Amino acid sequence: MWVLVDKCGFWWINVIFLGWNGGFGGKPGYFWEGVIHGKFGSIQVQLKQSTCEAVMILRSRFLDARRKRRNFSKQATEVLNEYFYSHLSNPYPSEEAKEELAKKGGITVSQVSNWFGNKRIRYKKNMGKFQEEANIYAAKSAADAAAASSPNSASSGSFQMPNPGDSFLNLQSLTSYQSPQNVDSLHRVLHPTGRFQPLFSTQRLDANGSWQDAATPSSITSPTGDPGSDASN
DNA sequence: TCTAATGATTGGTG
DNA sequence: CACCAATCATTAGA
Repeated sequence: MWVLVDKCGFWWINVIFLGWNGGFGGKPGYFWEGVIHGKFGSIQVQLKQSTCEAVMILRSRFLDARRKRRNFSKQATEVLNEYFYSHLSNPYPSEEAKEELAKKGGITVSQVSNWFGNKRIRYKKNMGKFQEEANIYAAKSAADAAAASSPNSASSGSFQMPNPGDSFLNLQSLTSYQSPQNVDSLHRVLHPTGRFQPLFSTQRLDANGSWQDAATPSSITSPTGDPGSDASN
């Protein structure tokens, strides 16, 4: 008798054909062993292989989480977006920040990482599409900050780019720029790190290269235009 | 039912 | 190992 464990985790136990002495007149079973082995050996192997294959397929199917994707809760996306847009110049949450976000949103840390990975890519790829969202969350966090500190500081109400020379393209696609409150959001474009985050132009963070634009200026000149055409699917 | 949005996975890079 | 880019598979909205 032998036992082996294959890659499916199955225990293939073979006790059937070995050392069977009973039955036919008390003769040793060697003869029948040979016959049966010869007849069914290959079938046995085939069966085993196909079964194993099926198991592997099923396993991969059920273990593939993409097949049971759930959208995050409102709360989760809210929290994540808030962080993302209030750290637009450097949207790379630390491990602790990730844990914090995960806790607040009721998701796992790796889900937070996934989300930020996706968000960075997709934001960079098509900033125009996210302007409205950006304004909303930037305004929100700006309002929060204002409420937290001094209510009547800042917020002149005038629309001015922090560094006009730097922003070589600022959106004719102002479609989403509707309300005065949103002006507050513009105050956030100057990040404490001193790195310029043009809310309405392409990324120009050169310095250390990780969060800089991929989109060429021409690609976002048209409000509805979708240069890359998303290309997925 | 088609399509856009979106969370997760994969493969490649440094 | 974290990140990016592409892609997959599902969900939600038209």
